[in-house]
Amino acid sequence: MLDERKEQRRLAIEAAAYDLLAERGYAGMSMLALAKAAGASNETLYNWYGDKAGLLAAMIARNAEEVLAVIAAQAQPPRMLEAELESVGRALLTMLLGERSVALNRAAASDASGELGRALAAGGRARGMPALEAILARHGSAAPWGEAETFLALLLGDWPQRRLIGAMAMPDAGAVQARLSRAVAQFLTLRRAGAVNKR
Amino acid sequence: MLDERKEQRRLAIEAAAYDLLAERGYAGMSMLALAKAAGASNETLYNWYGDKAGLLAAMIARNAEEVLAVIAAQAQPPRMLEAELESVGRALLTMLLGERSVALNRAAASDASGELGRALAAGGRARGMPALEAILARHGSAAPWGEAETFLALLLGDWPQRRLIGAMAMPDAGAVQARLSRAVAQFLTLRRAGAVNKR
DNA sequence: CAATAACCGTACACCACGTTACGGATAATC
DNA sequence: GATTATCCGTAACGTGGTGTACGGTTATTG
Repeated sequence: MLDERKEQRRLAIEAAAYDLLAERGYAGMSMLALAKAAGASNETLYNWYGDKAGLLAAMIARNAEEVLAVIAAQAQPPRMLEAELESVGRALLTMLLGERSVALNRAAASDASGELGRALAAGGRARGMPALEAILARHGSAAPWGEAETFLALLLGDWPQRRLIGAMAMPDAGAVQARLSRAVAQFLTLRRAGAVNKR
Repeated sequence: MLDERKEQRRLAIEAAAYDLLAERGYAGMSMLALAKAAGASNETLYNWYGDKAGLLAAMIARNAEEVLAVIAAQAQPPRMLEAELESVGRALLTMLLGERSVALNRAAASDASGELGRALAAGGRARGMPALEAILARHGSAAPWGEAETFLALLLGDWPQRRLIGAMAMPDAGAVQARLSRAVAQFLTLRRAGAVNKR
């Protein structure tokens, strides 16, 4: 199969996998059911991805790339820090709380081996934090790591965890905007007070 | 079986369940394996708990009671808000990030039906927030809900989520202390600046 | 002490999944 | 066009889980 057509097939397979994860959870998403839903075969899935965890790991890697690309697209100097944080913050809220990220995180929580959790950490936080730190450093931060930590805490709060355990639906645009505005305002207040340089 | 001895048996069963959850995950914790580990029988487990999800729901309810009891024990007026937040914050960090809470949250994330997630939300946030709001109201807060939200966000950050996906071990006492001190200091800074009354 | 209730250890019926294998069909390469 | 590689749909295998049932044992109650 030509590379481009194979890539399209992969995207279709992974899209079907997200649907099944959302509907049945990690344990309930069988490779046979996925093959049927994607119009592929067992042999192809195992040939391309190795095993079930390998499929999820591939999805996690692709999702991490997409999240980083969206963050990078929103980090557009020169702009006021407030405007930049609003853009980046909205993108983070939308993607980290979205159905795909939640499905992947739930799969990681279901995986007793820890393999998926490590993959998520490697692709997510380990690469997202430096991107956010770079923005803050560009705006004069002497302790970008601490500032990034604080901003993310104020921005996300317990929403990711509540999404993960299925106790909360994706917040609507109004709730997102309210959360974003408050987080940015609170962060800037702490920053002006010199309260986020601690490590 | 006498009520007291039965209660001891339940505690032993649930302790064994926590061990198996930590080792094998929700899907891998079979009722048969649990019966063996606890020295009980399948029939007894199904008789007392109804089904597998019923067992977890019972564990979630008990854990929520224990968390609330610990929080209540730390809320001791009259004291300075800072000292009270330090006590309550340390208790929250210790219990919400502990092995048992994490095991229950992972089980909820693995449960496609959403039943366990709802149970966690009902016992955790739905009762823990009012307790924290009461403390803040007692210290003169005009918007205790917003203050409680902000304090929890600063206190916990993304630690619960990272614990949930298995990407992080339980933080040691030093890390907990550092996080706690920073969160209380930042929260009081925001409070003085009037930056946490927004809703 | 006898009768009753509850628990235990095991078996059972049913169901499902992860992964491999196979014959036939299709696509790609030479 | 022939050859080779890959994919598909299905079958098969090994393993294991959920929840119920049963005979024997133990605990509780009258």
